[in-house]
Amino acid sequence: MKLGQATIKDIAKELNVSTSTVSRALKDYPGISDETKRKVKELADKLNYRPNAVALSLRKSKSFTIGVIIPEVVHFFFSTVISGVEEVAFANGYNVILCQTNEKFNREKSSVETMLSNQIDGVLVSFSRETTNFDHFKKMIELEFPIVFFDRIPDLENTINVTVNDYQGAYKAVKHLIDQGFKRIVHLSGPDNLTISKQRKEGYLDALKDSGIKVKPEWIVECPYGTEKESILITIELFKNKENRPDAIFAHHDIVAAGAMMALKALNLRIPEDVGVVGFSNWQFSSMIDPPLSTVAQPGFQIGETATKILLDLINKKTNMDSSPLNIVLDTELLIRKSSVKV
Amino acid sequence: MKLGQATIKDIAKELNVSTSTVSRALKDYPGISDETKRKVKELADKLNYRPNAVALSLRKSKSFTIGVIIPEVVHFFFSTVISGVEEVAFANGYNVILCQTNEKFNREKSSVETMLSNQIDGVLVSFSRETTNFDHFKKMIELEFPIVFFDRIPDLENTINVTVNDYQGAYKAVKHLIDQGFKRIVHLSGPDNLTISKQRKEGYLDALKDSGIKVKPEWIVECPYGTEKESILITIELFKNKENRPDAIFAHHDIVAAGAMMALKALNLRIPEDVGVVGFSNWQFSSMIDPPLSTVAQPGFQIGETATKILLDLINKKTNMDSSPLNIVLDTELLIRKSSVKV
DNA sequence: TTGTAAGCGTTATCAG
DNA sequence: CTGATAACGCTTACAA
Repeated sequence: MKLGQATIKDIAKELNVSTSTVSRALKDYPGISDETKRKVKELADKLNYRPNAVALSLRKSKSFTIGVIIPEVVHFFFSTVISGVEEVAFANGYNVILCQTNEKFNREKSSVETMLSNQIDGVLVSFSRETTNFDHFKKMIELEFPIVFFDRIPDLENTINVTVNDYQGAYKAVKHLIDQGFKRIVHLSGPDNLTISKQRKEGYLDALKDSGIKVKPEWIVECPYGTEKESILITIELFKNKENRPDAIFAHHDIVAAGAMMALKALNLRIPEDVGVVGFSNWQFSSMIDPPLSTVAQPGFQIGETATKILLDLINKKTNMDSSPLNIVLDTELLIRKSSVKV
Repeated sequence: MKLGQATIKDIAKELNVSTSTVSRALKDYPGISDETKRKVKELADKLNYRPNAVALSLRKSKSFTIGVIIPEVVHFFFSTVISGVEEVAFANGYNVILCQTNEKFNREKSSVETMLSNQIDGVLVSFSRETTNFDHFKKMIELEFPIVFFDRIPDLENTINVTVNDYQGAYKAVKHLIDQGFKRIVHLSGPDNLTISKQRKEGYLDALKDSGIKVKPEWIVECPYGTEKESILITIELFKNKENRPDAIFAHHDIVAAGAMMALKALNLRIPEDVGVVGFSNWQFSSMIDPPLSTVAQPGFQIGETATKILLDLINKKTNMDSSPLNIVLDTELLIRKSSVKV
């Protein structure tokens, strides 16, 4: 209206036919004379007719829109995921509506409400760091609302999850450090309530155990915020004592690793000669820092693609939610760069 | 329905009142008995009633949704902008629908169509690298559809734009290099059809001119793709000849700068002793590389915020499109780090 | 204080 | 081959 947007009614009036005829003509329904079809389509073209998606949604109880709830867009990993989501959604004629929670529980809850209100067809979720109560998601699941979790997955029954093999990634990373001759490997870990953090820690622990290395409790330090600054402070603290210093760091993601590297440089420790470093996630910058950072690459784009494909299948009933509590686990890849290779 | 979602009708039937009464009760309209209000609200609560946003959109011809069209989510700058957009939109009860064009013109055109079909209330656009024809946007503007361009702005009449002062940023950066004693400053420039690229180039040229430095044509090299690899190759080529080598690089963004730094290191040139480097955009990694990269910071988040505020004003008729062809230009900030400071 | 009915744009159903 | 009508969920004159 505001747009002078032509509707099916306008076309009908102009051509002296009924709206149903127009509707059918536009969709090439059988049983409409070619003549009428032609006229309708011509006029539609001329008037720049565009079907009103909102009316369609209402009519069909289907919006061709999926929602994505993530902690933060600016995290490289998440933006990669979104990119994958967008691709698949777009290819299938779906729109993507975005809500970032900024790692806030309340924001997450209200995002869920918004999404439901907006009649979206399904939702992809990676929940916030603060989230320990999953009732808002449970409600959706009970309503059989299509939902797929990725990366950060909840401790709930009957969910469909797409993750990477964090355990395996961490294991490979630490094993690699051990193979390089590092022995006192510390772990800068993530927030404890996230499965991914736990998995990475497990991988770290098992790799050490399998190599007969006994872990000291002080080797595991949580970096809940995952910022560069936090990591610098923690690293400096870790290396304060000159005796029995750690000789390698496995960080739960690259920003933390980069922070650690900055701290090490400030302490005049050489990487990797004195201290080896491996990160997680293969952030954009990781190959560009000095020395280039070894890291565990997560296929973010692929996570987005996969999760979206599954969600669309769910929406279109090709998959059934309860019939198949699904757990897709994608492989990680250890990218060995200079920061962890003894010469 | 599928969700067992309760509607106003359900409530009405259950309480033996009309739907209008329910509607009014829920919105605290005057002239509804407290008793009824209470009952309605109670039941609504119990049934987990949630207004159907789609029906509302249809009724009011307003969707409380804005669209964002950008080249790529994974670019740090754009994800920062989105973050700002999301904040303001969320705070005002608006949803954000996202389309990335992947720098493809066709994709951009179809995104515009989708958005219009979906009755979004307004749109924020940063167009693709490929876009030289602006008819699809022109159409929107002629229809008085609320649209705000940011960062990459078109050559059209009567548009509202939010940009950063690219010219000024570039000028400051190059002036700084000159002040540090660099004299043969090359510019790795962006794609020529983008205003931002032109502006940055102008800033570069003027800074040199104002300092009485004559620019050699071979000092300006276009890096249209802006990838690290492209930049490495170009830099190596630029420094091939040992005589009269450049002594500083001003790159049109940080990835390009980082690529150049990698090339310089490979050539055993020291940064900043032999070659000074300044980038653009202040990517996340820029402070973490070695040496930390001087760069021109663009307030991405603020761009997103500002553009969205203006868009919402437009939508709500607080601002008028043609009455005020607006050009908001935000300031950049030169962040001086080690890569450009002679000791 | 409450109800009736029309309408937002579209399509499915039934009837001609 | 085409038309009338109802319905999706909600709001809002207008009536009562």
